[in-house]
Amino acid sequence: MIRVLLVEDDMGLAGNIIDYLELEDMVCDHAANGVAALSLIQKHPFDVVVLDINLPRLDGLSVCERVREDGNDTPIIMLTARDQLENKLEGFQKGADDYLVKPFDMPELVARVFALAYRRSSQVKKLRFGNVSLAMGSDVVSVENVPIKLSPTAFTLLKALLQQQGKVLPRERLLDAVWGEDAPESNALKVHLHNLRKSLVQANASIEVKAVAGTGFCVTLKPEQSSSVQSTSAEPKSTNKGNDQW
Amino acid sequence: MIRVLLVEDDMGLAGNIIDYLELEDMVCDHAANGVAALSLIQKHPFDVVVLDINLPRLDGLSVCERVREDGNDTPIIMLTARDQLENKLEGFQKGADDYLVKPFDMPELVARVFALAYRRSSQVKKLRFGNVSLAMGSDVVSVENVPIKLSPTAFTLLKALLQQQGKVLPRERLLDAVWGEDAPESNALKVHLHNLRKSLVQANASIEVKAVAGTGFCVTLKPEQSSSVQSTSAEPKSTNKGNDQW
DNA sequence: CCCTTTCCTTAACCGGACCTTAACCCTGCG
DNA sequence: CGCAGGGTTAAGGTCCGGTTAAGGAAAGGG
Repeated sequence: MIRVLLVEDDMGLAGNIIDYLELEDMVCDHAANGVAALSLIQKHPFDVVVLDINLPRLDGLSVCERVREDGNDTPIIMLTARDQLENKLEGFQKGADDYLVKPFDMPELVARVFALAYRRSSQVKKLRFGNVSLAMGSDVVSVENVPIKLSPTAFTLLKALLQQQGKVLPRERLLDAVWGEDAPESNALKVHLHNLRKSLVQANASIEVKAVAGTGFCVTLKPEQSSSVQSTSAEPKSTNKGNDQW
Repeated sequence: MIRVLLVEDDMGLAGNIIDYLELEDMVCDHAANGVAALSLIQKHPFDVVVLDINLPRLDGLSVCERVREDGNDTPIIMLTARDQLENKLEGFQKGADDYLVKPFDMPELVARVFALAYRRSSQVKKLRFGNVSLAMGSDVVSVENVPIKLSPTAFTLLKALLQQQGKVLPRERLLDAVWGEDAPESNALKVHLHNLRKSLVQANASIEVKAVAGTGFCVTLKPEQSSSVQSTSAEPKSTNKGNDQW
């Protein structure tokens, strides 16, 4: 599911665009001025921002600039009636990812939103990271080209993580990827992550799933691969905590 | 440095584009047909591929499709004379990231290539001071390009200080940066600053955090770096105060 | 139709990272 | 000397992620 923020003060056009995007199963938020937009972008993670340039209170270019200064690299599509070259260049220079001139065809906007949101994940048929590869069509995960078995949930998690290409995926988005709107209230996510990790270790994958402070998770290459054979349970590591047994 | 592959069979236009891109310090490779392009893309990592659709031997759409099937997510800009909507949509559907209609302005092509290449390399904004750099997007602090670990609060402090570029940051603003409206009433700030300093020293950073009279704090370059090895606690400095032990 | 397997959920627990707090130390200054 | 501002240290507590095991639902095979 793609989350879009539309920033457009022409309410009629805005409604139009939103209707159209929601037909494509995108979730749309809307801001009618630059200040509101900035605050929304800073607070919530969007997949794409569709940003008009002519805005009350703070123009689109400035919004874009400020967002980039914050180190936020959310994809931004500029939307404007000006099609002069220098306008476009200015837009790109402020950190825009795309620039669409009004009037435009709705399907083109949709296509460009998709391209930015899913860039390199929607069309890509295979995800790779380290010695792990995930075939999108067949839902098969392989390590060194040897297929391994994952539970459906573990697979979904891995897919979502791999699509981020090593970037951090907020916890909330992970929940969303697996359960959609209504996530279980328990620590199910932790358990599934644990299972996924266990599977990856057993398969000798060269990647691991790392937790990032209070934000989310990401996949990384394992720092070291001591080439010793790991017989999966041979070492008396202190994995066991506080249990007297064992 | 950005590496671009240009796939274009019109040699005149190709030369033109290459000249233009190289003016921008990009390194250009060139292929004149689809098969050659595919093989190059599979062999070398490019930052961006500029791909004409009308090509001998294998058309651009097919090239794009095959690239994506391989799990290769190199950004691709489609280049074509057809500006019909359905052509564009087809391009995006095959996995293109952008679509530019001929004739186009060279600066716009350059801008779009930059946009795609930068996003890819996550070349987001960075703060630097001495040998310390702070990547705004990923919240990673590095010393000599080696990432170091900071607690969230220490990170926030460092970020706020670095944003001042060596100028003094009033104590009150620092409090605000970390806790917002309601700061703790204790000396928490002092403790966090202390931890930050400790981390910086351990990481061999060339900067330090200085206190300024009754006003605030700032970062400065360390005056001297006696190149002796610091084993973190080797020198019998009078760090210890008034304690009988030791 | 029942049994087995697989998988998901839930809860309890551990441990570490982190934040807060408070006490103490130093130096400089009136 | 006392006070103020900054620096240092250690203790306590909370929060969060990781681990484990048990119970139940769904799927599949006999």
